[in-house]
Amino acid sequence: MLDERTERVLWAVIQSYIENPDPVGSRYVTKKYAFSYSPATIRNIMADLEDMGYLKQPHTSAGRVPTDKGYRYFVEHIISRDIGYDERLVEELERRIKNMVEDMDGVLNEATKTLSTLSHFLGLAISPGPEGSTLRRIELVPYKDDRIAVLILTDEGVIKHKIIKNEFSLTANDLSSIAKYLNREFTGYTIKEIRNQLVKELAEDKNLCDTLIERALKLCHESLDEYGANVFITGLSSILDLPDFTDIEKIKELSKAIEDKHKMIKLLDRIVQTEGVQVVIGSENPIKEMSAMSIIASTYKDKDRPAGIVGVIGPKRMDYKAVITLVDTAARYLSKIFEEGGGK
Amino acid sequence: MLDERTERVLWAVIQSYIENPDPVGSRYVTKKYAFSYSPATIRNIMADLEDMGYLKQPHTSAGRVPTDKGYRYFVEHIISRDIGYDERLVEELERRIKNMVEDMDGVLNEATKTLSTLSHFLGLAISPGPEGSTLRRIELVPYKDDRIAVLILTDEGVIKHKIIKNEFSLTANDLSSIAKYLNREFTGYTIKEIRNQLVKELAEDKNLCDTLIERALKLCHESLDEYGANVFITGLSSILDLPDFTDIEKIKELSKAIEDKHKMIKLLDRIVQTEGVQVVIGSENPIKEMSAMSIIASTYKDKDRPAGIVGVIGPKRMDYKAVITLVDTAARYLSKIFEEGGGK
DNA sequence: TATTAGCACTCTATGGAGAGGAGTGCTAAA
DNA sequence: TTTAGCACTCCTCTCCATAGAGTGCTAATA
Repeated sequence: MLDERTERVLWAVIQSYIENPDPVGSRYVTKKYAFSYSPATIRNIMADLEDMGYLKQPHTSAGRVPTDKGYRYFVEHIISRDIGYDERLVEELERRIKNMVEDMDGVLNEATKTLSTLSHFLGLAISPGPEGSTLRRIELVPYKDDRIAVLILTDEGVIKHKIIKNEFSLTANDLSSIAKYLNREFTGYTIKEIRNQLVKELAEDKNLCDTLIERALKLCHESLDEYGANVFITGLSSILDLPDFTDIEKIKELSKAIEDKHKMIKLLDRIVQTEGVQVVIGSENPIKEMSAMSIIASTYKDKDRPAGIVGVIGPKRMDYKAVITLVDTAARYLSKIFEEGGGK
Repeated sequence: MLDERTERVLWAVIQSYIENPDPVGSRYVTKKYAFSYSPATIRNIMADLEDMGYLKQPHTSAGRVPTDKGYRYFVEHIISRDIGYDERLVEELERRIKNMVEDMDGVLNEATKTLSTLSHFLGLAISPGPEGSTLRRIELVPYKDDRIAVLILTDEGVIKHKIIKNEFSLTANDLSSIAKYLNREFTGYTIKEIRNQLVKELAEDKNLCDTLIERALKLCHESLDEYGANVFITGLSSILDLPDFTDIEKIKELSKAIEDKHKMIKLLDRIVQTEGVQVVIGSENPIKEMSAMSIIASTYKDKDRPAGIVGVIGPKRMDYKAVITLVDTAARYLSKIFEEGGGK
């Protein structure tokens, strides 16, 4: 643990570096943060901090810059003490989503935009995977020719529609019976359970003739196929205005990383394993292309079940306290919204 | 009009510049393109081309670079002669969308990805506005509490679902009657017609008591609300690899432009007024932030009606022939696909 | 013992000078 | 009409010197 004075110096360096991405010198620290010690003393302390790995010098005669470990120390303190509540975020969100009813994707999209606007970084949200949602109702509607429109409604407001081929030439009546059967059989189960069940039953019945039930199961199986989570990332242009992104290579890496949505989901699932705001600083990130960035993310709940993820991606040099507060507020707000049942 | 020799020189300069973004000198042109004239002669011709505004010099002692007018001259010749057919595009698209059924947005998304991959620029697609689609069927399904799930199916495969509040506490029976009424009344009309009709009827009936019909109309009106076109833009990271984007400011401008989807729709609607591939070169673009870019776009049809737009955005310095061919092929292919009725 | 003043040292950033080079325009000859 | 020759322009790169910021160390101080 650091003694209080050392900690204050670390804090001052980080604070200053966040405001302005120039290496911080000892003289500057004493003046700006009104230390009652001379620059020489501060220099000694900063040398200590460098030995311990909290700061480093870009080159011999430059000031100091925080390391990932330095940020980490700083962030631990914030998380254990200072998470507040961001009024503006809630107001802005209220305003934006007031006309949305049960449109979770729409709400999440607005949430990323708001997070991006308020943080000036990338706003990020992942919709709940369907696995945990509970089926409420499934509708089969004849479309045209040999097509069927399937509408899937879940308790959590996750909805999906899909058009599939009607390979068995089912009539409207057949469809209605099948829908009744499926609703009776599967309502109240989670998508995951249903999918498992389907695989099992289809395997067992493999050798039976084409009963209506088998067709129903196949239809259902096809409908639940490719029923994946959505990723929303907003704000690339605002992040480019930061002085941190003068290097084209960094921009390329970042834009590649966020274009690969699949990778993004995997990354965030890995990060957000436990409850509460999670902070990943620079090289703590398993994706090495993002080692210049930090991720602040949290899960939001949907009917008391951890559902999707919401967060902010920005440069390591960020106002962690503000962003953590922002993300925490967003996660809580979304949880509240979805608990009440959709938009408003 | 330019005489043949002059035209060949213009062609050579553009060709060379497209391969490599360095100003093109007279000596280089004679050697690389095996002209039977000396550099001095070529110099004279290039000076003429500069006087006419087809070429310009970045500075006195540099080679020449094509102007927008130069590209334009070049492009007119391509469009009137050389639009081919891009085999790879079609193969790639076939492969990607073979499992998509009636999912127009999915198809368009894959189309932009493919265009981006093959052109190395930004792939772009806009889904049809709903205005022209013909309603095929509308379904009302009770969801939970006071919510109703609405499923709208159109002839063109544009589908939408929405959850709306049930402000009138309608029962499942009411809903079924309402759906029947709406289907009887509106099937076969375009969304635009229906919307107009609704506005009219609702205005007329304003003073009547809440009949079921009025409720139906209101419900319908609410469902058609906010039923807009989607914009798909893919490939920012691949375009950043080009030597044209060493300037951060350009990247910022571009990323801002493509984030503003609303503006993008307006822009493209304006560009693509007539049939066939349209080419907008640099400053011909009304959005001045995009004056370093060219846009190649075309409409695709959906059941013989011009529907949405598909295209490529890249630097002015692009292989117009290849990209025009690519976009034209994509537009034709999409038209074919949608005519047949969805994915495959 | 902890702090501080002083100072030599290191490294970067900046800007100017000069060389090198690419390409032009012009002139005069073929 | 074409071309060779040449002077000229302007960019780019490198080198170098200088200024400035900030450090680490040493010795003095409270």
